[in-house]
Amino acid sequence: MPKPTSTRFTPPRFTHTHSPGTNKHQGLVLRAQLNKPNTHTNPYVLTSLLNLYAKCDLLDHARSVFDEMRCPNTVSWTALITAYMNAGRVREAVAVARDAFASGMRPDSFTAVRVLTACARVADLGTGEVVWRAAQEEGVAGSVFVATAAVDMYVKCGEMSRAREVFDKMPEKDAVAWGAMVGGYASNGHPQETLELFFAMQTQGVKPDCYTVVGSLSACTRLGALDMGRQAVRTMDWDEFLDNPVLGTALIDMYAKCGSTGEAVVFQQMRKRDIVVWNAMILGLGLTGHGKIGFALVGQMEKSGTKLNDNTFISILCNCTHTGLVKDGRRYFHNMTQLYNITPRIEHYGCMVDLLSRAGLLQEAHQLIDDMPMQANAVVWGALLGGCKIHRDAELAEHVLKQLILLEPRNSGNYVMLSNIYSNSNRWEDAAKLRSDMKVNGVEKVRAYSWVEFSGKVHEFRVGDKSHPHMDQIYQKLDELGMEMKTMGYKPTTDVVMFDVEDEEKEHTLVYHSEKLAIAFCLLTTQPGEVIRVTKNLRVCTDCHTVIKLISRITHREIIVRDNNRFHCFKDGCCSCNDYW
DNA sequence: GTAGGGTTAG
Repeated sequence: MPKPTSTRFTPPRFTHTHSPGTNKHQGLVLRAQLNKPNTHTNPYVLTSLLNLYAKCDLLDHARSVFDEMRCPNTVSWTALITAYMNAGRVREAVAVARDAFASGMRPDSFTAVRVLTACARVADLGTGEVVWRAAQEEGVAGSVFVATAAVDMYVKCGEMSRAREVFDKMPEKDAVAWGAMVGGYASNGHPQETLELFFAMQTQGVKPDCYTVVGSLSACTRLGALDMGRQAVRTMDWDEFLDNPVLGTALIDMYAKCGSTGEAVVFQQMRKRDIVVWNAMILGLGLTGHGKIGFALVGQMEKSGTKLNDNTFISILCNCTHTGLVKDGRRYFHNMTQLYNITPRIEHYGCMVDLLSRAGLLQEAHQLIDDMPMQANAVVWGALLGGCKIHRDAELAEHVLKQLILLEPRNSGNYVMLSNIYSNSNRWEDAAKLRSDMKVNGVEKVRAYSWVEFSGKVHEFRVGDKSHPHMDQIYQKLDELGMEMKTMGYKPTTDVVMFDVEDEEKEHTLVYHSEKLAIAFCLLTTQPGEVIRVTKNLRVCTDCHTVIKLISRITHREIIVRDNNRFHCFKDGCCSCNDYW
C-alpha cells in the first residue's frame, strides 16, 4: 500500500486477491494516518475514504466519515448506500437513498444502478420508480447497466408490463439484459413469454448464457415441455451443466418434472453438487416413483459431507408421502427437530398432513393442523382435502372446503366441489347459496383444457370443441378404446362426481374430457412405442385417471400427463402417483 | 466502482 507522503490522499489499488480482512486493516491504518490537521475536511479525501470503507464492509466507519461531510456529493451518497448494501442492510440503503433524493442529490449511473438494485431486493416499487425517473432526467437511463437494473427492479416488484416497456426501449441489449427479462418472466410465472423471448434473443444473434438457459429450463418445467427443454440444453456446452450447480439443478428439475428420470442421471456425472442439487434430485426421484433411490441418496449425501437442511427434509418427507411410508415420515419429522435442530416450517407440516391424509389417518391429520404453531394455509387444507377425496369423507371435506373458500376466495374449484357435496346430499339451498356467493365474489369457473406439443406446434383440446381437423378420427379412436375397456370390466366412475370439479359433464362428456382427446390425438400422430406427453391446466379427473391407466396397458404406451398439481406417469396399467393426486 | 440465475408441502 502506498504511504501518503503529503496531505493528498492516494487511494490504494485493490485486486481481488486481497482478503476482506486485509482491506479492513488497510482502512483502519489509513484512518489513523489521515488524522492530521486540515486533512479530514477535504471532501475528496473524505469521499475516497468513504468509498474505501464501503468496499471493506466497514459500515460504521463509512457512516461516521459521511456524517463528517458538510456537502456530500453524488459519489459520497453512492458510497454510503453501497456500504449499507454490502452490510446486507438493504432497507436502510433504500432509506439513505430517499434521504439523498430529499437533499437534492442527482444520481449518476452508478447511483441509479445501486439504488435500483436495492429497491429490487426489497421490492420497493415507489422508490424504484422515483430513481428510474431521475435516471431518465439525468440522461443515464440509456446505459445498459441502469436500464437492466430498472428491468430487474420492475421484475422483482412483479410489474412485468412495465419491465417489458423498459426492456423494449433499451437502445442496446446484452446477454445480461436479456437474462433479466427472460428470468423475470420465468420467476413471475409466465413460461410462454419466457420461451418466446429465449428464442427471440437467439434470432437476434445473442447467444444464450447460463442465466437465460436457467430461466428457459424453469419455464419448460412449468409447461412440461420436455422437447423445448432439450432444445434449450443444446444451446450450451454440456460441460457447463456438469460444472455449474445452478444450471444442473434447473436441468435435473426439468427432467424430473417432465417425467424423464432417465435423463436426470446427469446428476451422477455432475462435478459440482451443492445442497440444492441434492435436494432437487431427491425430490425428483420421489415425484417419479423412485422413492427408494431417493432415500439411498440421502445416505450418500451425508457420506459426502453435505449437511441436510430444511429443504432436504421437504424432499425427504415428500418422498415418504409418495412412497406411502407413514412410519418413516414420522421418524424423519421427529429426527429433523431432535437430531438436526431444524424448526419445521409450514411446508414440513404440509408434508406431514399430506402423508397422514393419504394413509387415511384423517383425524390425526386434522389434529396436526390444529396443533401447528402457525395458521394453516390453502396448501395444508388442500392436502387434507386430498385425503377426504380418497377415503370418501364428505363431512370432513365440507369443513375443509369452507376453510379453503375463506383462504382462496377466487379459486372456483373449491366452490364447485363444495356445491357438489351439497347437491349429493340434496342440500339444494346450500348449493344455491354457494353459487350465488360465487357470483357475488365474481368467481368464474375455469374451463379445463389439455395440450400437446406436436411437430413444433401446440395443439389444444377442450370438451365439446370440434375445431381440431382430426376430431372425427379422435372420437373414433376413443370409441374403439372404450369398447376394449368395457371388455376389461371398466365402468365410468360417475359416482366420484361429488368431488370432481367438472361437475356439469356427465357420463357422455366424461368420455371426451380434454386429456382423453389429447391422448387419442397422440395415439393417431405418434409411432407405436413412443412416449405420449400431455399437459392439462387443471387436475386430471378421477375417471380419466382410470381410463389412462387402461389405455397405457392396451396400447403398451408410456403416457405422461402433467396437470396443474403434479405429473402422472402411466405405464402397464399403473400410475406413478399410486392413485393419489 | 455499476445489471440478471436453480430446489421447497395440496
